[in-house]
Amino acid sequence: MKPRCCTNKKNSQDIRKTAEFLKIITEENRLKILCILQEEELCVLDIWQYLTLPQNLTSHHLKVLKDFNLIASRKAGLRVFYSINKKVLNRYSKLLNKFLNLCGE
Amino acid sequence: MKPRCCTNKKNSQDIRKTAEFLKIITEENRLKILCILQEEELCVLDIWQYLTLPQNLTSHHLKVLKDFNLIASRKAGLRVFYSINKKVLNRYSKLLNKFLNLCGE
DNA sequence: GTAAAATATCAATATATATTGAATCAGTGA
DNA sequence: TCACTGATTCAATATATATTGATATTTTAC
Repeated sequence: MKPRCCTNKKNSQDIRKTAEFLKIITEENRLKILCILQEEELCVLDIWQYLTLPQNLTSHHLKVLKDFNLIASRKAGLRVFYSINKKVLNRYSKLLNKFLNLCGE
Repeated sequence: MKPRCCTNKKNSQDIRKTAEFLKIITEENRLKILCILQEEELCVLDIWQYLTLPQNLTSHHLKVLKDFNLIASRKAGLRVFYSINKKVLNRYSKLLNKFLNLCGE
């Protein structure tokens, strides 16, 4: 009587996906980026200045987030504005809660 | 007009805590462990067999989870039984949702 | 007391990931 | 065209983390 998450194929796929998602948001700076983007759309310049991170490092973290589809970008002249991809974020967020909140209260 | 999570001290402490929590549960095997422990209390033997992990690696992951207080252990003869620490898990889970679910919808 | 079973620990290694610095690219305005 | 600004890319390095193998610890049964 192996537990469901070890036997059920869909369940273990979901766990893998969730773990991938977690890997993306675990990094503190990326978590912060998600957090400040929830208030408003921002360009890279704003972001690295708010977080006091090097500009290229910020760009790198943004790329990681974008590759995972958690944020979207829009070019406006010299600037690139980033915004949260709410649908995707919520989807993963729900998936995660499925595993964490099983424990009822 | 820096965003709140960059200026508000409590907020940025919470982000740090959340990131630490995420580091613990990001690892796929640990996430699985949390998952199977939600169904029932289990001993190390069960766990490593279910997950087909080496025994010592399982022990190590359990220690990481326990050091973070996400699980508790109870000795019974040769065996050590592990169980979820629901209160702590829920606390962090809520903290995380505070950052992920800000995005309404 | 000795052997076996379940678990934990430790040092060594492998692997992944973040960070840095330099170089590059793409728009903008003189 | 040229210089400037904002952003990205790339290679090199640093750092953290998972994994492995060997060893130790604890409890039980003989």
